[in-house]
Amino acid sequence: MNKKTTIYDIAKKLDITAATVSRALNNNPKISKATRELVLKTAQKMNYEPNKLAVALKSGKSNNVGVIVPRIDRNFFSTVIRGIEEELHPHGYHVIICQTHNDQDLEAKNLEALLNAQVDGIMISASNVALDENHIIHKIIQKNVPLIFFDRKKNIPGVSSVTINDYEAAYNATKHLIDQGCQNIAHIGGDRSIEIYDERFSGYKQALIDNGFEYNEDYVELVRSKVEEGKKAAKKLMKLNPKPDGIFSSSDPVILGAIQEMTSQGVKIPEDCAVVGFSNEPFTKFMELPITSVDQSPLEMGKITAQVFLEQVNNTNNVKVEKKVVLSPELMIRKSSLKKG
Amino acid sequence: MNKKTTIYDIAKKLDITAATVSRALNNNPKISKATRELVLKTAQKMNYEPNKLAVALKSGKSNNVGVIVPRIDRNFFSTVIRGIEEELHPHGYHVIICQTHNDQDLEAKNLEALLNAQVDGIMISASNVALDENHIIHKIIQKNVPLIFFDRKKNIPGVSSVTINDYEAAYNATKHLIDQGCQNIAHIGGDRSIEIYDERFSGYKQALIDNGFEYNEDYVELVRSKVEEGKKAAKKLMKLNPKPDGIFSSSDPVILGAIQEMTSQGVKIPEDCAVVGFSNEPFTKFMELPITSVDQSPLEMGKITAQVFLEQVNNTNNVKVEKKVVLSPELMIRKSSLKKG
DNA sequence: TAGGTTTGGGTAATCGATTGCATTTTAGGA
DNA sequence: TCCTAAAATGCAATCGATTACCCAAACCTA
Repeated sequence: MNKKTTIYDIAKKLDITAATVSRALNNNPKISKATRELVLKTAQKMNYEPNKLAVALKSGKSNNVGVIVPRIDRNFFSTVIRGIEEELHPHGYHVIICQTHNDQDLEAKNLEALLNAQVDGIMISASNVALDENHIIHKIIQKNVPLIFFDRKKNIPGVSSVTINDYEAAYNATKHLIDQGCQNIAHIGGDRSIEIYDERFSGYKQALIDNGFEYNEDYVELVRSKVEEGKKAAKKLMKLNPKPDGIFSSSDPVILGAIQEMTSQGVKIPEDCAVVGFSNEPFTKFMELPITSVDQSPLEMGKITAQVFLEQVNNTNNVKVEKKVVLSPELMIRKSSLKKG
Repeated sequence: MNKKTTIYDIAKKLDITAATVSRALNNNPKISKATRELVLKTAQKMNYEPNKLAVALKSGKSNNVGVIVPRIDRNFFSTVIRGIEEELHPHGYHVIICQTHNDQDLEAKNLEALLNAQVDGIMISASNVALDENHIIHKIIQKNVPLIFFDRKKNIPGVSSVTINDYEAAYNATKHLIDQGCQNIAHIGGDRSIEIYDERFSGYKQALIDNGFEYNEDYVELVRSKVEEGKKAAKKLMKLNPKPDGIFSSSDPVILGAIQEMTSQGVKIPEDCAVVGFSNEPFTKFMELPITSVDQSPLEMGKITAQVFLEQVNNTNNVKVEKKVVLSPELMIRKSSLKKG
């Protein structure tokens, strides 16, 4: 009873064919000005709106893109998505979101589903899974659906990615602690089989070496990104002799836990131990003792990811361009790491 | 060159018609077991996946729903979306997200766009705009597209909503401050033309009255939900005589700003002034002085919103059911409001 | 074995818009 | 006034899947 009006309705009303209506609506030059204007007016009057599904089916373009993230309710990811959305919306694209919860099966299913939904492209922060040749990702590449990695990438020839320089971020963060006069800098990192955590570890290590310090693996703890894990790690580190007087963590929640543990032990931050986190989560600057942290510029990451997608879509010549964008992270220096002034 | 296989491809290969293939794939009983199995096997071999656009066009169901929020990178909204997504995903729906930035034009455009994209339903945290009869929202209702409000609703007959009881939340929060022995409780709220803020104000006021306190409008500041605004409001309130010894705020960022301001003035929290915020933003519990705040259970809100949508979709009889779900908020009591033990 | 019922599957229309090709109309020139 | 090229529009196929309707073969039953 509440049917949408179609081009056929307009055609019938004006006693012309749907083809003419379609052409008029699309500003096809073969249509006379008079007819065009008549059609346009009538369409407006009849409240016509094109059925995107029909257009999509005919053209093979759905004007939807898929974005896959571990979970959406993390500030980093929701901000990246915001960036993507804001960049793509003006171009008429809609963003379909999917969560993987770091589950590779779910990730594969999401990819399948997006493919079936005929999305025009997929942007993904990938889980850390080995890819066999049968993996759905290879299907996507074969089908020539634009695919872009962000944050966590996989090294696949011909596939673009937008990431930050985790090595540099870690290096700079560690250097900052050295500059503050720290002599025994510990690192609380993440599973090194994940590229980003490995890079952060390497940056930390190299900064030590480059500045005449010895790398000592006793001062490194690898844990999952949770407050509780940070507490545990700090408890261990505080038993060392000498105690660390600086900690670089690959995660904000973890450094938060570490701070809580140290404070309860009477360790003064930053006087006794300067600390730096990673991700620049909102809470780091709201705390009574604001925490120094590495900003990953998620909004920019999202926007650039979207731009890379647009470039690929508009890339008419069939040359595959692989674009690896690496953003420079910014160290947001706050009280938690300032021993001097 | 990388065409997807269609039912026609399968039909040609098996020398049958596409209709048979379609029926076999859909378990139509008119197809013999032998044929069905043959088709299924062949489909698998040929890597067949149905084209959802074609299905959508034919059936009029896109299996997409739209979710409209002011912005996605707020914990509250991203968590609601997460709830919706997790509830709807098993049912084969995809979530398309849109942001309004609290701009009513953008909101209308988003609604239009979602409608054109033939979404099967729309869930929206509405902006605070008066609706004239021509508003797009009425189009949606006319077209019988399931529409559900969450968080911020509009009172439209026949339209369901999922909200929390803001009045009760405010009442309880204020009562809690009274129970802590506060004698002069101030309120920092939001624009009262927005229903949720008006309700919170009313709950605050009534709690005072019910407990034998006088309502004094000097102790009420209405500001936007920003840290800076909280500072300003606190500055004003601290000039009052007597100074407030308790503050109920309708916003977490605002109470954060207030805390910062008061602390810088030497006011001790909670001893000199107990404070309660609203939304239970993650940072409230991470702070060195954890902040008491009202939890709006966003995950549940999202899930219930999705459930209401599913009910409406599956509601075959044409009776319109209006469902107004009101969740009970929970006061998360933390140090910032505990004067006693 | 004629007539009736199942069973299994084909034909073609349909969803709404687009587009190559054919056809009609119009304008312009001689 | 007649002819032709250009301009404007119609026809019909197409995108991929679904489905009402029709038909043929096979199976029964008396």
